[in-house]
Amino acid sequence: METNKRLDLIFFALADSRRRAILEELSEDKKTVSELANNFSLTLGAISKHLSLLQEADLIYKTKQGRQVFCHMNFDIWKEVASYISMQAKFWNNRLDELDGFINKGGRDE
Amino acid sequence: METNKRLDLIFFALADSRRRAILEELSEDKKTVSELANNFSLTLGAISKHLSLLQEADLIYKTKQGRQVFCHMNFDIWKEVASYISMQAKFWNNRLDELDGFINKGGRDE
DNA sequence: TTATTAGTTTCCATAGCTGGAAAGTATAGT
DNA sequence: ACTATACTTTCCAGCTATGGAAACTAATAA
Repeated sequence: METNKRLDLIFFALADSRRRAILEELSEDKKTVSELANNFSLTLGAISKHLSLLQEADLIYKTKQGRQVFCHMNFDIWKEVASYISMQAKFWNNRLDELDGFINKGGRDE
Repeated sequence: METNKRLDLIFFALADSRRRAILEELSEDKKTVSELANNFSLTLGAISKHLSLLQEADLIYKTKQGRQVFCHMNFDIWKEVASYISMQAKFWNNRLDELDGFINKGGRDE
């Protein structure tokens, strides 16, 4: 898929705090659709749509075990987000070092 | 403003390729609203709304010179985006190094 | 086979985004 | 004072996002 379209999907998926919260749960461990529905007080239908959207954006992937569907974080996709940010960064003058340092110490502000 | 709400605004603003294109223009130099309207073949009204949205997200700021309004990239906001990404990254095992390397060489894939 | 469980998809109502047109505001020019 | 320029805001129409309810599919259990 075209990069611009992929970035549209990725950023749109990230533009919702509930979906970001889902990702944070998944970054710790895989979860079934039902588990996520319970944790976020949404119907199965509603959570299923959020998950499809996250999958469209390649931020997660699913595996099936019997009736259950496990959702997993797709860690590789963050490379694409990082790439976009560094592309923006290349226009900066001396701010790239600042950003690198910031990322390398884990995003903590001083 | 609350961090979650700010991230909503930032990612939503980034979820549109036209707005990302505006940001790329502004990362090179400040531009007036009219210049941007011409470059993107939008009416002044339409572009003005995109710019307000970008300003709400703190991705740009405006300065006035007479009748003209100059739009400037707000480079500092990318720290917040980088922070979110590194927060996600802290859950990864050995993928952080990979991401760091990727960012440090400018987002090029090999 | 029949019933239950786990998800997905469809339908519908509500709400929000987007863009053009047009009206409104503020600054500059004559 | 009057006109033109540079935007912003409002109004309206069309499209999309979201969520619940209900219908539908697939896999397990009895």
